[in-house]
Amino acid sequence: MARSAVQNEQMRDERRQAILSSAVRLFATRGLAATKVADIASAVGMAQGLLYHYFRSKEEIFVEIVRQAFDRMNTAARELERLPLTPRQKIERAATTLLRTLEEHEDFAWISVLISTASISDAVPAEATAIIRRERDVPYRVVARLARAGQRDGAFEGGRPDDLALVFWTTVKGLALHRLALGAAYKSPDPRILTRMFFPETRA
Amino acid sequence: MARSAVQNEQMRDERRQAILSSAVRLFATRGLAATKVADIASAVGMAQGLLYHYFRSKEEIFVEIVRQAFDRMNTAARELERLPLTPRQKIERAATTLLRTLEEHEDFAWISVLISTASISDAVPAEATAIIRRERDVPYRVVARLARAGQRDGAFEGGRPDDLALVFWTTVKGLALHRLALGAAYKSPDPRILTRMFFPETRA
DNA sequence: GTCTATATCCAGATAGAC
DNA sequence: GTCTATCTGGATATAGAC
Repeated sequence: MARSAVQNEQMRDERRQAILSSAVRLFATRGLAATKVADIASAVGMAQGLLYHYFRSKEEIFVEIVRQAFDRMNTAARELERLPLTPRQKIERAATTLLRTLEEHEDFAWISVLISTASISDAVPAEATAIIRRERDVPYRVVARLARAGQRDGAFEGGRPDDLALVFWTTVKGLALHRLALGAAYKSPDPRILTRMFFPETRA
Repeated sequence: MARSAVQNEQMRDERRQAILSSAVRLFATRGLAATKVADIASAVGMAQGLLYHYFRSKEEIFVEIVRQAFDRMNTAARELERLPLTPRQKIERAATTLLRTLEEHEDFAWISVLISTASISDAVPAEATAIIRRERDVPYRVVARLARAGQRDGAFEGGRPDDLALVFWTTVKGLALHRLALGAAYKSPDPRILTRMFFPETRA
């Protein structure tokens, strides 16, 4: 029956997402190699062997996490760019949203750290490395374009747009690391500390 | 003979340092679990079994790296604090030195990333975790004290000293990640982008 | 779909010759 | 001190019953 086939497909997808969601925090806190398939299975509440009905291997899970993370991040970055706001407003919104998300959703920090470490690891599936190389520049370029546009408008201070984008994103990544080190005790700093890089006249 | 005993001790130390030095970059790029003892041994040019004459286990190597890293970093931070400079000069020197070291010495980035990831990992030797918990706040507190002193002098802008210290160090950590992702192509941004968080009037 | 049991492989650590 | 050979444990992935 077509009906139950569709339902089955949906249930399968949900189960796969549950596995991915459990795997993210394990991969982020232990790394790919130190995370046992048995750990993931037990975190999601299934037998170790069953996991192989949903994914072909531990590495496939890892690749799928990386793929989805870039899908979401880069979509969000492109949508921000298209909003009817001034460059300055877009930068401020990005900083505010990112720091709030970081504080409220630990998942965001896990994924950020997972990608950060995967970016420099050579013990990661080749397909993950390929996705990272292909996608990682998108958010940097968006912020750099905003910085350039803001400087043309005279709204921003100097500094090379690429430098500003670099420091902007590396600070976010660094805060994600810190957020995981501190756990629930973490509080994001005032976003103006970040935007002040772009607008030195900003008062705190 | 006492003479050759001393020499032997020294040679042993040098050999141990060579092992640590090779292990750092492997641990940083692959993580503890994915780094094989055979990899370390071959990087330093010795047989796998011989490595156990210098260290009792792979984990002991890891702990020793963490211990030495904090020794150096925290010593440097405390020495900076004691220099006969104004708070502002100390912040500027720290930013300049860190960004230059990051660019010139890849080792510094390796160690930074190793510590960052170890800080949030629960797949790391308990002794390493203990050292990290005990030592990690030192550099943050030094910068926070400098920020507080600068604000008293009226040299710095507002912002909570703890926030400033947090963003300062997380940016450095974030840049270390970036430096490894980019390899030799990496160029540190202008240090004024960093110090501008403390002194908003700084022009680029 | 789900489980238990197991084949297979691989890496850490040790033993023992030189 | 240095090597080669090996023991041993543990983790991935598969097989096969339910």
